[in-house]
Amino acid sequence: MKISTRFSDSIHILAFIDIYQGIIPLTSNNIASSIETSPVVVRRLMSTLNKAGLINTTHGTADPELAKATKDISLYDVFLAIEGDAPLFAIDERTNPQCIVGGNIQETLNEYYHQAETAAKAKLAATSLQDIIDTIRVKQARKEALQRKKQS
Amino acid sequence: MKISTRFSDSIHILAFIDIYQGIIPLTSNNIASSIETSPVVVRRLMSTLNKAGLINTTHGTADPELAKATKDISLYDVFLAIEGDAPLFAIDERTNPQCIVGGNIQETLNEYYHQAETAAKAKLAATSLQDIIDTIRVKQARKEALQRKKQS
DNA sequence: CTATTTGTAACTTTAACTGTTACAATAGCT
DNA sequence: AGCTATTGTAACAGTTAAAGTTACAAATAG
Repeated sequence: MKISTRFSDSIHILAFIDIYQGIIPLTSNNIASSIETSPVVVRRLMSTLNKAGLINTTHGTADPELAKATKDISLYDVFLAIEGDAPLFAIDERTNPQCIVGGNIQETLNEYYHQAETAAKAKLAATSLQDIIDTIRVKQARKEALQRKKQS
Repeated sequence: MKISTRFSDSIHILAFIDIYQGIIPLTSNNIASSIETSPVVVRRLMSTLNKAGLINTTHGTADPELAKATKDISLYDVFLAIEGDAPLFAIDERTNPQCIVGGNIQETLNEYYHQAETAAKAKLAATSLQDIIDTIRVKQARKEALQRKKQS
């Protein structure tokens, strides 16, 4: 059950690259301090995103770039890159094949779980990195407006 | 971390109760041998299902009963009983609030993840224990038919 | 050619789930 | 009443996957 924070952290990295490119150097160190994790963890994830064709990195130099436009990268693309075909619901692979239930429940649950997973993945596929960035910017603008109010 | 099969095992228990009631004694031991786990694990799950009002158990005696008709128990009812509001996608709770991305990504992902989770949960809600049992029985009948063929 | 950075391997730590042991509490039977 | 089987739970041990750490080779840029 439960998808690891790698998925969330990967979206974080992609949004960070888009928002901070040209503003600060996009080193694994700088990205790591935004996620509050270690640079190695960031490099691991970026390496995976690179191999999946979502970003372009260069060995030895900072400043990775998004390989596609933000509107053309969906959350499902990121999910696939990081988690592959990992299921959202875990099937117990060790049930008694002699039993009517134990012998058929795995295949059965697999069918229904697959339907639920597909529904969730469709939503992820319908959400782009641009949507995420837009939402982040709206929330940030709201925060800043509120803070200006307090100060006056 | 380690993925949980409690949800699947709980559906297994419910299906087992319905299919084997009156045929074999529904002890935690018998159920455990179908799931290939220990009786204590089964009792733990059954205790939770009991408290959630999905089954009725009696301390000291075997043969728990489903508290509702199989068509009136949905997979989402079971999920809620076992997992509560546990999210399917983990948000990294520790990101840098000073950063535009780190300070807004949690809320942002929460919104989009919630959409995906709701879509998945809707599918679970649309699937009843009766659907699961029907599918198990069809698969079992198919297996038995195939075996008869081999023998002749 | 030096400083910086990525990429990766190997290892440790941490968190959560699964399994085990133990035992009190309850029910049903004789 | 006493015996047996069973549930319900607590406490603990074992297992597994993720996250973090250390170390270092390989690549780039000045």
